[in-house]
Order: sequence, then structure tokens, then C-alpha cells
Amino acid sequence: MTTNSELQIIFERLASGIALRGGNQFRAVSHQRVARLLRDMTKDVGSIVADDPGTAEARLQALPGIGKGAARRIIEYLDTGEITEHTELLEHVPETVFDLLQIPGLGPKAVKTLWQDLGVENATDLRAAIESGKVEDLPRMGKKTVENILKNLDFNTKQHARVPIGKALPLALQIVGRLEAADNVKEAHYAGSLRRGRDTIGDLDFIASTSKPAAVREMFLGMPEVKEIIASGETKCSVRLKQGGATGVDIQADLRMVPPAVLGAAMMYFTGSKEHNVRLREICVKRKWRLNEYGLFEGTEERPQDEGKKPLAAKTERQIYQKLDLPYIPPELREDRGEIQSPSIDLVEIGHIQAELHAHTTASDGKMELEEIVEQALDRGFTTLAITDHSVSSVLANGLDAARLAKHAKAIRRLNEQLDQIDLLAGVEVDILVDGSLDFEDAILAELDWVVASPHVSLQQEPQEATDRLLRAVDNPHVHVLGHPTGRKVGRRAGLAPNLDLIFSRASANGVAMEVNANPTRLDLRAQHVRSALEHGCLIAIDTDAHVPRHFDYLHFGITTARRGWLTKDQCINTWDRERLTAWRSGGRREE
DNA sequence: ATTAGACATAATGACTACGAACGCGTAGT
Repeated sequence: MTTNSELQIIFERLASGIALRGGNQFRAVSHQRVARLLRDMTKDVGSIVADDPGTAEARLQALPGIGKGAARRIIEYLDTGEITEHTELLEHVPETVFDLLQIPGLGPKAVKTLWQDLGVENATDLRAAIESGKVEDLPRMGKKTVENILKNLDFNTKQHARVPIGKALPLALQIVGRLEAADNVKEAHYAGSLRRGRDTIGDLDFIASTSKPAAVREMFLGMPEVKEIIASGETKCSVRLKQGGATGVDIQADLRMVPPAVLGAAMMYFTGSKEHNVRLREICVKRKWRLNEYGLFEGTEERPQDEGKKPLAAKTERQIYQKLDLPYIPPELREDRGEIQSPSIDLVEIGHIQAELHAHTTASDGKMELEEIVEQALDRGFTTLAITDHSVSSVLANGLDAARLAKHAKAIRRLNEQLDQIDLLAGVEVDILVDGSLDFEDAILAELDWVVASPHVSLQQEPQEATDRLLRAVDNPHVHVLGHPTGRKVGRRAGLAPNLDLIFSRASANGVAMEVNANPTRLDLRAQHVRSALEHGCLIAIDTDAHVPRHFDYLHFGITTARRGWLTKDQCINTWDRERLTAWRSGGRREE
């Protein structure tokens, strides 16, 4: 657990505490804002303060949403390991009461009443209170509500697990296919965080444009994976899907049905993020306009769509952004992280990519022969392919020793001479050992065309050691790319937590590119890291790390992640042609 | 509690669907 996430939990709890005790809601929101900031920060607050304790308070206050109070509390936590208000809060509100808020259907009002009026402090108490019939007698509680709570008590625990994008996307595409095939459906799309390209997905959101929603709804509710119907209305329904398989987590799916004429407005609303939506709607409020899922309207009256009022725009997202005097904002950017204020940026696209710079063959643990992997690259129109098999320490991956590597490199170069459409680079994915030394001597690396250096073991190392380890690797003059720098696995392994600011600034100075590994189980670097790497002037490589042919098709996951980190075409070395890559890799990378 | 624009105080994150209860809480982006 990092300091940021510890503090995030505390600020969330302070916010909930205010809501539970009936305090000023603006104070609650304000604490939530701090929690969100801590969640999204790429820098460790501990290191911000440590950089110069004297000015720490002022520098914390410079962050939007952090004022005097929050800055003081953060410093107090770093000094003493606790925050007085939090300790006091826990004296009044038992910790288990906060957990009740996680139960679907229970919000702050309900938990407050249950706790204060009936003394319910945890799930067991709640069950007992329901059985005694006391809950039903509370205001706004009835038989149905109580039944719902009881049901949700059972699978509360697994309910909140997020699904990796690699699992969510195929399922979503399957459902989109069914919706498109349904009678009277004009268009069907997925939206939500999946469309924004987050690495994990909380629930699946679908939109179908149709003039006959009832039939579409019946199809959706009748899908074989549907385990439970949560809601079913005129325009919207929600189900819980049995996901099974490797994740074993149930996943909620929401379907919104809209008339074709307002599809764009509905897509914008349902794609979010919430924060992006709020920001746009604020702009509308200032103009005395109104934006909702039925369109962009002049005037401030509520539900203008009900009056048959004609929107300024509704059909496409582009038209709506245009009316708001904004460029089209791609879904990946819609997070309220400055995309509305800054002019449109030229994000990298999958069509720009012409190089795969990290791939494996049968020489180590890949399943493709050299000829086959080249064919894969040529099929995709690539002009450069780096062959980077594992080094000797990766025993399980059949890593190459110096002799096998030399032989392999020779074979690669021989084949390269017969190819004129593509540059085949003789490379390696060399292990970064625990102390940051590389698995091959410099003299061996110097002979190669391309060196990706990656950590594979000791991924639970302390942050300080991890920082030193990666810095040492980045300082090796033969390294071109730092591969999957943290070694995290989405939802399964946290990976290293080095001081990335230091790594990025060194990498930038040394001319070492940082990898976004496109494999959906990795997505490492993550999007926030990409943004921060770019601020330090780093170049980015988006690599599939292909071991089998279908891995080449993972490229879009890497592209999406990189776009979420605001990566432009020019900053992505995989978009460069042969000449530019050759010039870069064989000299002049370093700024002296 | 924080921010903005003022030097104390006002304004602050929008809008809608569903369902059960009855005029609202919860959930969704």
C-alpha cells in the first residue's frame, strides 16, 4: 500500500464520515476531491514533501483542490502516521459502518438511519435487524427495498471486482453483435470506461439506437449469460452477467435505448467520464444552455426533450462538441484532465504504427519461427521488426546464452539481407537483474542492433531499490528501450513502484525510450505514467511483445493506453520510418 | 473545505432513469 493510496482511503472516509453524520455536503465533496487527486497522482506525496519539507505545505496547496486544511493533514500523516480528525472520526463511527456503504442499494442516508436509529454497525447486525422486522418500519424502507438489501448482502464481496480490458472487450463485442442483429436496431455500440480504454472495466455499457425499444430490451434481458435483472425500464435496463471463465467475476451490463436522432448525445453521456460530462455541462450552464443524453438545448428549463424542443445538436458527438466550440475530443481523453482547456492534440493512431520493436521467436519462448514472424510484420505493413528473445537468466523462458544469441543474431541478419520491405533488427530482451546490472556484458550488447531491457524477477522490491535498479539499466549506453518498466500485471500483480520521475528524466537525458507493453495483461507503462514520461521529454515505444501471431493484434490495447497518456505520433518511435529509426538507434540518442 | 476575487463572503460538479415510497434515495455517465 502506497502513501498516496493510504491517504486516499483516509480522505474518502473523512468524506463519508461527514455524510454519515449529516454535515455540510460541500465539505464532504471537498474531501472526495482530495481523495480523487491522490488516486490520480503519479507522484508520491511523501516524495513531494521530502524534496523540501520547508516549502511542502505551499507546494501541496498549489494542487487544485488542496487547501490549507488538506495540506496540513497530509503533512501530519507523513509526520505521525495518522490524522487527528480521522482518529476522532473512528471513535464516533465504527470502521464497519463505512463498509455498509459498499452494499449496492445502500447510500449514506440509509446507512445513517440504520446505524443511528437501529444501531446497525455491520452486515451481521443488518441481517438481524431485517429479520426482526425493524428495518421495514424505517422511513423510505419497505418490503422490496429490504429484500433487495438482503440479496445484495450475499455477493457484495465480489461485486466490486473490476474486469481487465482484455476480458471485457471480447464479451462486449459479442453483445454489440447481438444488439446490431436485433430487429429494429439501427446502430449499437459499447460506451463507458471500455470505450475510454481504461485498463480495467467496472461494468459494460451499451447503447442501441432504435425506435422500438421493447423488443431490444427483451433480447438483452434474455441473453444466456444473464443471471439477474437489476432494472428494466422504458429506455434503460441493467443485468448481471455470469462471467465465469478465468476471472469468475460477475459483471453488470447496462443498456440504454435511444431514438437514432439523438445517438450522439447518448454516446457522449454514456461514454463519460462523469467528470468530463460535468465539465461540459458546466460550460452549458454558463451559456444558459442544457446538455443531457437527448441533446444540447438552448435555454435552461428542465427536460426540454419532453416539450418536443429541437436541440442545437444531438445526432453526432462531433456536432455537439462543435456547437460548444470545442474540437472533437477522443474518448480516451475524456477524463477532465485538461482536455477541455487545451487545444486538440494530434494523438497517435494505430494506422501510424510501422514498427514492432519487441517480439519473440522459437529461439526462446515464442511460438513463431523467424520466417513466420517476419510474415506477420509484413502483413501489417511494418517497415521495421526487432527480434528480441530472452536472455540467459530467464530460464523458464528458454533464455539465450551468449553463444545461442550470437548464432540467432547471425540468422536474423542473414534473413534481413534477403528482405527489402522491412528492416529486421537483431536484438535481445535482456533481463534487468536485481541490482540493475544486465544479463549480458556490454560487449555482447554492443554487437546487437536493438536492446530492450526489462525486469522479470524480484518485482516486489522496495521502491528505493527498484529506483536504483532501473536507473542503472537506463544508464547502460546500449539500451534502447526500457521494457514493461514496472512489471505489473493488470489486477494481479502490483509490480515495482520506483520513483518514475527520476527514471523518466534520466531516460530522457540518455535517449532511452519507455515502453508501453500492449499485452492487455500488462499495459505497462500505464496511461498516467505515459503522460508523466512525456512531460519529462521521453520517447515512447508501443510494443506487443508478441510470442504468437495473435499477439500482434493486441497493438490496439497499447495504442489506447498511450492515447490516454496523451501520446502524439511524433513521440512514438514505432511510427518512425526505417531511416529515422536507424539514425536514432545507431547514434545521437544521447543529449550530452 | 476550497476557490475566486475580494479583502468578507458567495459559490461551489450536471442531469436523468429506475424503483419503491409517496414526495426521494440510489445509481449511472
